[in-house]
Amino acid sequence: MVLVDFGLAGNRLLDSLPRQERAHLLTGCEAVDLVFGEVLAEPGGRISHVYFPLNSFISQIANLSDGDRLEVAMVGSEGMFGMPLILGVEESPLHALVQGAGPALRIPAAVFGRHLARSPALQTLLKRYFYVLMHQLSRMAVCTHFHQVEARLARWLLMTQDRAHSDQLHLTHEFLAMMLGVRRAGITLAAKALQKRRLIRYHRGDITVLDRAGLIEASCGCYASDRRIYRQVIIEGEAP
Amino acid sequence: MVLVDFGLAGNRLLDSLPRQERAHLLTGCEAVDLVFGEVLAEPGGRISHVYFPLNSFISQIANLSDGDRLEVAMVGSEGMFGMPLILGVEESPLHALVQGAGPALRIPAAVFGRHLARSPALQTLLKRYFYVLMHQLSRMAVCTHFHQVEARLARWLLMTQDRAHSDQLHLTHEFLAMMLGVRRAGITLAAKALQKRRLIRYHRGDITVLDRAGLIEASCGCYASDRRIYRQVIIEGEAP
DNA sequence: GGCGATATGTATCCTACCGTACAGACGGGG
DNA sequence: CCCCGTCTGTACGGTAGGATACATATCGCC
Repeated sequence: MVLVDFGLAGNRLLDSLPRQERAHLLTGCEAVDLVFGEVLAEPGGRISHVYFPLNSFISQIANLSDGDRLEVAMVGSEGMFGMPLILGVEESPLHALVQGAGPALRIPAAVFGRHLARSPALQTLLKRYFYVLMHQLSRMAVCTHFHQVEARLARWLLMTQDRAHSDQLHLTHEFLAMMLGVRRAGITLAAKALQKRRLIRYHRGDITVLDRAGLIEASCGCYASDRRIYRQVIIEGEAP
Repeated sequence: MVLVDFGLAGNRLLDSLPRQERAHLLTGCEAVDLVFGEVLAEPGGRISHVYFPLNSFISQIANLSDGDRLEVAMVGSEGMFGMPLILGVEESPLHALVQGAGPALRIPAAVFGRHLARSPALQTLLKRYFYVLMHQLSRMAVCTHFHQVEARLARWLLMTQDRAHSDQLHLTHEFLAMMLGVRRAGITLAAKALQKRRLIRYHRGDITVLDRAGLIEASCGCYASDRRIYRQVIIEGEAP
């Protein structure tokens, strides 16, 4: 991948920065390819780099000591991994797993810290993004509790599709079950239902989104809600 | 209530500040009595004041448009209400409801902003507290999904007891049902079970915690986990 | 001391999902 | 082309909790 020092970077946050600030931050960045299954942080572990995914994406998973786990946040080209650094904490509270392989930009934590300290625009932007994350986290708590597997699966597929920038996803039922905190068999049922409604098609780990609008219809309102908040705070909030 | 400009304020965050900084911040504060049921913020509404509860406490509730709601965070004398201001956002993502009446200190959002800008110690402390909140929010998502009503109720009572600084709580089953996102009858069953185990006693809205250790035993690990994180980050992290 | 409001106990049927188990289907490597 | 690992379909009993309904208990008030 070639790094272009002017123009857009392909990450929504970076691209929201004033051109000069973006260019400056990019000088500290390194292009990497994230590979599926790579662990970027363990809960309680140190955050060594900040990542700005381009076509890749990262799942953030909360692990309970008894083995219960649940994906609570997803980071793609709309976001950034390493938010605790904004708070002056170098530790990740969550498990961070590369879930969609692809390119990303990364920058060492210390370098990032220096950029952050000197760029009010970056501070403002990332604080806004933090607000969005808070919003999404609390919504996730409610959604996971009240909504049914089929709707949650639909939501999850939409979120993933957005971040993968592709209609083709590579995910087994087993994996989806882990993300949503349900049985594998539960995913099979829900996925079959979505397939029967011709919203998706899948075959041994390859899922194709056929009808995006229909999938939104089948999902709980949480998908639309998350997007609305992001839009309001990050995009429309750019120049308030 | 008399405001003492030196010595401890009775709020864990304020009391973690260097003496001078605390005294300075307190000059902008006003002592108020929060009354049960008072709404300090609506989702999407403006945050007019920052609150530091003393013996009072505040529930933060996520509301979905379809009526589903769930308490996702609780603020007592260990915390502060108005965190989005740290992020430069003057809007509350959650419904904030006074759930335990009692004294609190409050400070207008604008005044708070000025103090914050001038006090690195305050910034550091509140950013750490933010980290704790993030941690607790993600834990809440997992807990709510996986753990049973009885354990969640036990956890909730413990959290409330800590913040009320009292063994006597005033809560109806109806109210608890709303907080935990379950039916009122579900709370009746769980509460009866806890009472039969002699961990609590209750009577028409008055709940007494009889056996704190037993209640911890009956709760899911999430109670202990939340406290551990708070201790690590806020208390031990004071002078890292 | 009776009345109405509020709080709690209990019952019934219902649904979504769990735990487990196993069988079939597919695909890649030998 | 066959075998084995992986992925998916399906089944079965079990359970937590939902929706609804109604009965009972207790308090404060008149």
